[in-house]
Amino acid sequence: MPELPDVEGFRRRFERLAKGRTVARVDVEARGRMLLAPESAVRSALRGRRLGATRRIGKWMFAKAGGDLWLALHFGMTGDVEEVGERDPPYARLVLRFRGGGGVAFTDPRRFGRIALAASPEAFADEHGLGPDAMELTERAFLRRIEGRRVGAKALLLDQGVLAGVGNLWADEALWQARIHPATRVEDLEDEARRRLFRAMRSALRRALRKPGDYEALPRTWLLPHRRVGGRCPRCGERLAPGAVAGRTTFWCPKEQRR
DNA sequence: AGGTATGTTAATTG
DNA sequence: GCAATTAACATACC
Repeated sequence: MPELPDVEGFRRRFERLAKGRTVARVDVEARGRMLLAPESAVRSALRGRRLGATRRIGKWMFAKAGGDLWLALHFGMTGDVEEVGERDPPYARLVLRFRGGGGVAFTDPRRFGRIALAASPEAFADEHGLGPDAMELTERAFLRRIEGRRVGAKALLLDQGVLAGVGNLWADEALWQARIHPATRVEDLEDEARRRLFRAMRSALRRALRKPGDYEALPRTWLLPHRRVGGRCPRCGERLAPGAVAGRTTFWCPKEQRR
């Protein structure tokens, strides 16, 4: 489930469990693609360090590990942050145990997640071509960044280099709230529609951040609670159209979101 | 058993 | 160079 609000929830949990704690033991249960830094580097960046501030840019979470190094985590499709008790949680890929007891784990059954090290969150975002976080970006900056693009509106929202944090579900929600067909090309959107899209995205994410990751808590008047085959548009009752846009499963209201 | 999945990236094609 | 599409990654779940 990890999109911006979910990752923000992971960050808060990580911070609650780990901030101010000193790492006594590091277990790395990840190899290959999951590790963007050598295992030995991850180990030495964390072992013996007191964990500090946490940050989030888009779908990446960062935790300062002292020694001017930050741990960076991406949660792929199935990543999570879990508290560690006696034994490692299932699918643990990185386990940190603290001096004095307790610990925190990065779990990820499907192994699409990533474990990395960074000099700073900003430097990491630069190196990896991450655009500004969707909750930090201003409307003006959004308009400037999408100017001249010809991609479809959904592909635009999913492009982490344009803005970081929006994934498949929240892209659908934002487009539905803004009444924009997901395949509409940006160049065909009036300035007013572009602003509408930005505001819909921002307000939807802001509301989601009240209870990160809790999709049950979303208003029933929104798209996401109805986003399934056979679901109906909560505004007009029309059956939602399922399809593939930008290579991803997409739902929209065929009556209200026209090209 | 087969289809699907909230993410990213490389390869391919237009 | 840009944009769209598809496959691949690795695994769980229905």
